[in-house]
Amino acid sequence: MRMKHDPSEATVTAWARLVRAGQTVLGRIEAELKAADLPPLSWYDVLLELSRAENGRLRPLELERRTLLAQYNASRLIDRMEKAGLVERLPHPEDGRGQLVAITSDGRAAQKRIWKIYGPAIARHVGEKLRPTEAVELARLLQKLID
Amino acid sequence: MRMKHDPSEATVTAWARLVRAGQTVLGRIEAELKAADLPPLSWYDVLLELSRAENGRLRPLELERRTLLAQYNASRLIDRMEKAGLVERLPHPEDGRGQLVAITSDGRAAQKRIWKIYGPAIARHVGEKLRPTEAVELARLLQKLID
DNA sequence: TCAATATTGATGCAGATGCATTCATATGCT
DNA sequence: AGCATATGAATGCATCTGCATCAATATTGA
Repeated sequence: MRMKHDPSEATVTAWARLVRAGQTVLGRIEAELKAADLPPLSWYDVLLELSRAENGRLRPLELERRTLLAQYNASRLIDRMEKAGLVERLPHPEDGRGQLVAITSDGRAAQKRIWKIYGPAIARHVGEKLRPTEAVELARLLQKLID
Repeated sequence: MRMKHDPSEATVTAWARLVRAGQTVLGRIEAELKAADLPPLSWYDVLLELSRAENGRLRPLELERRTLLAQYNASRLIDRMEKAGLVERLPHPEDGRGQLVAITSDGRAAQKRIWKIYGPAIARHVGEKLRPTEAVELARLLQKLID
């Protein structure tokens, strides 16, 4: 029998499918990127956040907050992206401890190149599976989980 | 302007939230397990699948299929769980290449111990955020993505 | 002012993951 | 039967992640 703090059947099913759908769709999309010799999605997330930011630059801490990356993962991802020439580190003008990460023009080009694959992949693996109203409803329900 | 193969706004939002909600809720739940000194969720997935299987045993390949683990990850996860005494490897009676992974009684005990934290965590982080009909609807929409 | 504390970001080390390959056995073909 | 190919599972190596800690600079408060 179910203990009183246990989740309902429907809750467990929703949770299981959330994990499974996330993994599955992410796997399908990442596979397309890899097949096109493009970097993983986390690179795109960083490029997107930077490109949307004022002057194409953000403090690492802010980038971490927006991408949900852990501090040390962000630090190392920035290392790799810097080595690849997609971003650069600048000293922070007002806070000597900090820095600014800036997207380079190579970075912007990479972002566009990735989107050419990524966008259609989202359309195919998410958009085509749902009616427009269903996509809106799904987004709404998922948002409730985050709040 | 949007290219004709690009996803709609609603699709992109749904996709972004799917990834974010998955990560966020998973992070919250894993944090509770860790705080209770319990192993990661992948261990629970394996224990659950084994416990549900005929005789509490499955071939690695079948386990991989059910848990979405990659072959080499499964092989190593089974290593660790075997070392911890939660599962054991048995030679496969009919296929000399293969084996059977069996849950031990310690494994079943661990499964119950994990559920005591995991179940309520699901209830709190998923169940309480949604009305019952919403949970059902969410599960339905996520299923469409997997198909 | 200056010592104590807090914050930003990097890093050494251990553990996990991904990839390609390997080893062993099974299956198919002639 | 005997060889070629396919399949199940493990493993060496490189990369990535997580944790704890460190160094540098900022902020606070006496």
